[in-house]
Amino acid sequence: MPTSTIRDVAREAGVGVGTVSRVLNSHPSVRETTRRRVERAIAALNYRPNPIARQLSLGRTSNIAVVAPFFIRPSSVERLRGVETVLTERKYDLVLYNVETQDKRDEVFRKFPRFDTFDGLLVLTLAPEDEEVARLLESGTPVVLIDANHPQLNRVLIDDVRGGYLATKHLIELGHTRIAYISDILESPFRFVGASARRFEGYRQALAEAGIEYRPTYYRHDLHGVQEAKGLAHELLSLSEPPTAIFTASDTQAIGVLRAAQERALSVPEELSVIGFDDIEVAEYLNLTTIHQPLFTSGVEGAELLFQCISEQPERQCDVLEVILPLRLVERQTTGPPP
Amino acid sequence: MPTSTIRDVAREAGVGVGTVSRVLNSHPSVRETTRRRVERAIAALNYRPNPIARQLSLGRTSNIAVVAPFFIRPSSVERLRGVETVLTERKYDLVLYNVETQDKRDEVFRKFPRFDTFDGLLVLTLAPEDEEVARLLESGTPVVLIDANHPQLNRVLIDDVRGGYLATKHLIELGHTRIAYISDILESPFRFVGASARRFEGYRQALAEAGIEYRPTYYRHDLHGVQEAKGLAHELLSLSEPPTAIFTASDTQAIGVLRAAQERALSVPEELSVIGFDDIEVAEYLNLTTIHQPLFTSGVEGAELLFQCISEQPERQCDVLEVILPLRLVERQTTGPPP
DNA sequence: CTGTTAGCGCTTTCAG
DNA sequence: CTGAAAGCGCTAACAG
Repeated sequence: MPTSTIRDVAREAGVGVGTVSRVLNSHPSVRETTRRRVERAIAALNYRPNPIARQLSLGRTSNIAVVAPFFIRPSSVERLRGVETVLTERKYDLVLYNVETQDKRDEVFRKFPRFDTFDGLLVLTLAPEDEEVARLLESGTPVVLIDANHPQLNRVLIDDVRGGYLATKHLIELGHTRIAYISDILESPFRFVGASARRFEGYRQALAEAGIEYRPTYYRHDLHGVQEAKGLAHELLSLSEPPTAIFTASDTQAIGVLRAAQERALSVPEELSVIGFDDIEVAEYLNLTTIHQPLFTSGVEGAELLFQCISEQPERQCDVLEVILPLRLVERQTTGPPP
Repeated sequence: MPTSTIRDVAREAGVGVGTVSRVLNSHPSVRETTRRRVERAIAALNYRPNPIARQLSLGRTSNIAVVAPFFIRPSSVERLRGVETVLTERKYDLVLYNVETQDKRDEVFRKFPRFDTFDGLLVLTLAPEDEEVARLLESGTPVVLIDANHPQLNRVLIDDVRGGYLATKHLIELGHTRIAYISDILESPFRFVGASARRFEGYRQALAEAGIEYRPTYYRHDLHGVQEAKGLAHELLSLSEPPTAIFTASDTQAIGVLRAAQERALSVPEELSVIGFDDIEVAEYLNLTTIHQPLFTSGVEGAELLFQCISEQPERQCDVLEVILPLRLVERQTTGPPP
């Protein structure tokens, strides 16, 4: 069945294409009777407007591009879901770019300065380089970063330093002094925002404040992942003076620590306290104490912010906005006083 | 900066737009020197072709729509990742439609018969109704179902009956006879494919084969979710003659059962065996025995199948294909002999 | 090899 | 109120 066009409808209804277009866009100035006639023709031909043609003509697409590194990560998925909620509500489509390699990352950022395909761009957990930002800015496309930072771009963030501080403080208050920190690699090839590095800073602040000396041996890092974190935990627990508590830069890594403890038959929290970061869904199932960050909300806020920019006058650059989301300690059952 | 068009480039290079188009599409018949000239003009103007215009002209979009119910579910995410891998490799974009309500579901299927925006459609875990299928078929758009079934549509599936059988058989071989089954609601409002129902069938087959009588009390269902499954498990474990083993229709639900056991201080697998279904990532962390299904692979196969259809002659309807993926028991540490 | 031209399907002046 | 016509930016067929 050859899909019909606006011209077919016009012919069928005995009107001009302009009129059909007007009823399609519910333009007020169409006589009721003509409107009816057109509507009947539309129904008869089972006509649907071609969005691509419309986009070309309008210069708008109703598409938002979302680039997410490792969207498989539970935290990214939660954020995405927040984004999706808002886009759906606004009748926008979500075009997803997953980034798992440096190549893909570069390709994506190279692609974006050409922006006819999208009305806006949302970037999760990935900070573009200055040069890329320059091109983005120049292209005039609305951009919002979620969980990533750049002074010239709108962004929604959390206070990672404070998060690290909160987690460590919690352990200190329980009486721990031998507190380790496991993170992913601070300087990742993807130019991640370095959340782990900032959480590390909070960790050190809390330590310093309590007069506990920082021990470099207690700080370990590796690629992000359960296995890797498990390995690091084993290293720590094999030390002659092992930590009594471990703070990890993410819940996923905390799971690795929990597994290591299990493998060594160490009971948690009696013999080892573990605190994560993020509060992803499994954290609850595992009774993991963690720092909760509003993941879903970050997606919602980011998308809202983006639409705010989109609706601004195209001329007036909308001011660069920064939204900081609140953090909260969620005490479950993996932390307790030291043995 | 007013984005430049192909005409600007043509003028700058002193050639016709046709020639520019040809170098853009690396058409062989362009003299090396002209090509160079055009390329210089492109660079000078920092020109990028407008994909929308290209799409309109070509009648192709390089977009694939993916509709996924609850893409938050770990199993959907894994599948999506498989899909994404293939699309990226083929330089297609992925437009994601999340479906969490009946309304959204209907809207999405209503939207799709108009298919200029996408070159193909991938549907996860959602079986369209006959009427919807008819419209889809009529529109001539290539469609592939993943983890869903419809006789007239291409699909990649697993043998759920066999999966249910395998899980139950495993428990029986361990010596269990009091085996319960927890599933989500068989007739969901989303017209899910009823995987749980088929797994239930396998469960009953295995029971029958072993001469174990089916007890209706041992079959419980509720909405899909950890909390719900936990509730059902508590019900089962409160019976005067509680089951010694529980098979759940998904790993997520098995997590709920595990939590219930934990709350009752029942040790697993000594006092209670638990087996799930899917083998999502956390299953490993939880040492959950489960039926592994190739989630990532299902996405890959589905996408490949879709491209196969797309590349067929548009005229010749490609034959309806069914791909059945293999299942495998993964024995970890939540199943053992009955007490 | 390369310019020119006619669309792709829709929106939007601009007359009437 | 409504029809005709001029694009949106690109591709492809057709002459040279």
